Amino acid sequence: MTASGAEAVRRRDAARTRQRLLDAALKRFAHDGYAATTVRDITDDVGVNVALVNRYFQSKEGLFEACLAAAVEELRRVAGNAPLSDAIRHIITATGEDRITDVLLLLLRTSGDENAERMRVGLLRSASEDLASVAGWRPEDPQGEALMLRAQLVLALAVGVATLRVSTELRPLATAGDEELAGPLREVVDTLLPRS
Amino acid sequence: MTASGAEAVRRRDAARTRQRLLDAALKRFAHDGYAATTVRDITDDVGVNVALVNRYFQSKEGLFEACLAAAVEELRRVAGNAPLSDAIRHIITATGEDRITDVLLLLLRTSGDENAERMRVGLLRSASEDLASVAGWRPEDPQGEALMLRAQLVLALAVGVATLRVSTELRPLATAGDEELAGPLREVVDTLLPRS
DNA sequence: GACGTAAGTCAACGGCTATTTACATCCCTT
DNA sequence: AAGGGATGTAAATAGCCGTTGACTTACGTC
Repeated sequence: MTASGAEAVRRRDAARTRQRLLDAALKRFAHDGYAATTVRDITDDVGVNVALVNRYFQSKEGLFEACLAAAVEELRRVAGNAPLSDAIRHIITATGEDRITDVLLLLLRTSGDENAERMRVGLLRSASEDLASVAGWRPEDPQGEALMLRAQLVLALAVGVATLRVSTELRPLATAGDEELAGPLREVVDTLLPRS
Repeated sequence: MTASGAEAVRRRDAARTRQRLLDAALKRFAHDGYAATTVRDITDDVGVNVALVNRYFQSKEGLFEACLAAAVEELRRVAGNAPLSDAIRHIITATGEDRITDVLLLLLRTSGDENAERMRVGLLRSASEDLASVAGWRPEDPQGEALMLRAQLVLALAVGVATLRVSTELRPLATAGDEELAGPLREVVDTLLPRS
């Protein structure tokens, strides 16, 4: 019992290393894509042996799916707690270092696996429905399709901004701070989803 | 001299097969990314032997760079001939089948090679400058940075739309026609770049 | 404090990849 | 029409990838 302060840092903690693998994988997959990421990249980031990926996640594919599942949870948590109009701005103006950016980028990465693909598109759909509901969209509305299209354009903008900020050094976009981005982005969001 | 109509179709034509490799590679790289694309995928698409990639382009990296060079030329040609305000709409509302979409997606794909990376960012910069100049941007304008940021947001939207349309089946965005997209997109472009 | 199990490592494997080398075939020139 | 360079093929190689099974080591339990 080495408990001094809060949590004793065990040198062997399955749940903790599993989580660290998940975090490292999410970042790698989001930044570099599935195929370009090797399991050794991920385990080297964490500092553990390669075999642990297969122990905890069965396969590289399984690890990818686990990342998507974590992304679902995280995005739902962010969109649920904050006022939605704030959530939009938060999602859109997140800096390149932000976790939300990684989650967004993960939505664009494909592994070829069917199951993962279904999760991925489901997550995108859920995100765009959350956005559309800000502007008054309701599932049964027969005229809701145009509104949904506009919500998905907002999502497309967020996705595009995240992509360009992370995968290029295109200035001023890549280095702009929230205060510079917020103005134009709000104009666009207001244009597409008026009553947010 | 088998010249009957236009061009005699020789069974061995280096320039032609080189071009076919380039076309197939551009599509593959744009859709699947660099790492996920194997040179065998590309040569199988064309129906030739794998070794030809190395013969005509030295390496897989060389082929990727050649694709970027082709994209530079093509984007410049499109942006140059048409009125620029039309070019914007054309770029943005291009369907998933369109070549411009592939070119746009290629701008987001990285191979890890430094040289290719420089070409890629240069192409993005050039594209955003073309867009910004529509709204009156001039290279020396000290206040031009805000305008450039807005132009790059338009580019980000185009990039996001292209990505979502190609790599997901998110409806209605993925299946929307030009006539449905044109309206909202024009609103956004007018908001970001007023005088186009 | 020994013991058993959980946690992590090590080393090896089969398969796939890009690349190269040597060889076959076509097509133009003279 | 015959040679020769250009065009394409076939096969082999070296390296990296994901995955696996046998092992070592730490840790909670009796």
